Amino acid sequence: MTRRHQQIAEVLRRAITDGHLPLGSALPSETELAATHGVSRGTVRQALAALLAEGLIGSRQGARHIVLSTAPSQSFTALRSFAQWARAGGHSPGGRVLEAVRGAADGGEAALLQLAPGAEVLRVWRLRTLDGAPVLLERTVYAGWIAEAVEALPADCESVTQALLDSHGVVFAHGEHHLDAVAAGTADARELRVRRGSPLLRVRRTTTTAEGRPVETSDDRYRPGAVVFTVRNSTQANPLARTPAD
Amino acid sequence: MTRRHQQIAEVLRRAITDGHLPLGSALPSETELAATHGVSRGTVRQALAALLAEGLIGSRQGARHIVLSTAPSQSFTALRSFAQWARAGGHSPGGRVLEAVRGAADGGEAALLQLAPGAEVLRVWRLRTLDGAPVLLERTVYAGWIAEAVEALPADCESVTQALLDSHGVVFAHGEHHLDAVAAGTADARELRVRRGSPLLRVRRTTTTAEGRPVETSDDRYRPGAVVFTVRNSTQANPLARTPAD
DNA sequence: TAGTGGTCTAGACCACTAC
DNA sequence: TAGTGGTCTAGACCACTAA
Repeated sequence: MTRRHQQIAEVLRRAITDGHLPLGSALPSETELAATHGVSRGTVRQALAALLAEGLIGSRQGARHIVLSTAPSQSFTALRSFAQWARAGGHSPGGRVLEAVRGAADGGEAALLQLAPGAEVLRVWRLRTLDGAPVLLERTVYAGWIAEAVEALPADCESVTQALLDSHGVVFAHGEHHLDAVAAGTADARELRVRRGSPLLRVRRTTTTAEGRPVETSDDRYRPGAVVFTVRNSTQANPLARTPAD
Repeated sequence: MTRRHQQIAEVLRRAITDGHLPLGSALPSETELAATHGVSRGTVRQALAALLAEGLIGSRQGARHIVLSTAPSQSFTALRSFAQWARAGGHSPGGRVLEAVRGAADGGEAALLQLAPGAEVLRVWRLRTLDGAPVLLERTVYAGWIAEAVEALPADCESVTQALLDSHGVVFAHGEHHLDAVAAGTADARELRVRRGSPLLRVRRTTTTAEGRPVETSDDRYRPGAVVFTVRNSTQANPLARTPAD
């Protein structure tokens, strides 16, 4: 069952991406939208808040909402899951496990996964391909409580996210991502088919369930020119932060 | 004048960063918060929505809000302005203009700045330093209507953002950022004091006013190890997107 | 000055969680 | 089953924009 505010948001989203509401144009007033959709103004504002957070529209007190961007934004699922993201874009995802070993969490890993130092973890290296070409090398550390479920997956499992949801009901709900650039090491170069020292986009991330329980932390390295990360931000919604490196 | 919902959000934010509400703990119920602050539940929900968007807390229907992260997030101003970001972190920002020339917008620039192809633009190269060390090379293209104001700034102007606000009332309200990694070119290497071919974090961004009018577009390259970008996202708020490169 | 978005209230009902 | 968050309503007043 979809909620009224989600329906209204979807109608407006479609009007923007379809070009009925071109870049820079003004939306109908909140009162008008409430009348045409037969809801109260509060519900309309809930729908507009979603588009505001996506960076599609901007607002100023006293003036109507305006269209800031016409590019659709992606769902969290598409972002979190390489396979689902690839398929959503019409590409063919692939991948295989290079290595999977159990070990003891070091200090940093334990802190990120909220475990005791030395607790058992599962380390997995995965190579991801897009339309057959290697684009991403993942070095993932899973918390011990999920290790068995991960080990049970086939080596060429396309979507780990989807598999863990289906088999164990584990939902990836929140993520924190740190982006910077590094030079390709020996293993990076071999697997991604680039020269040693080539620039790679590194994304270090930690994912937790809806309850806030950390599931995995990962060091992902993208081949240059393969993938671009996009963030929209504003005075009204500010997801992106910049921090000095250690 | 600060709003009631902003005050409540600030109280909760402080309780989280101070450790009174530790990682994983539950917040008071919305009804309790409404009673203790003497406001309606709607106002409390407005405050919680802000923390939700910042990734500090998570929520599930039927369960209380929980603390997901204790790291403070930054304001848009700190993100947008290199100087203000540096000072907020206790660092000393610096910088100088390497070059500033007027020219005609090429096709890509015109599209990003919503100008007619061939319209006049101002191109500025700026080197930014943090505590004396070069960390960032900016190649910025300003729309013609703001060019004169930018040219009037001193070459060692610390905060262009602040200067344009003070002198012309131009507010940088929205931004779109694309992040990837590139190899340092000859000019990059010379100014940032790295070897040619070294990995650099590249951020291509376009900034607009609150009215949605593009002000500038820029290609920023960060020295490796100097700065890290952080994004928090979730099923409830998803600012980050990943797109295949062209 | 008329219209618009921002804020806030005081209710109501439902879906879901935790016990 | 009691409590909680998610949704929605129908008002009200204020700050701001645009003509």
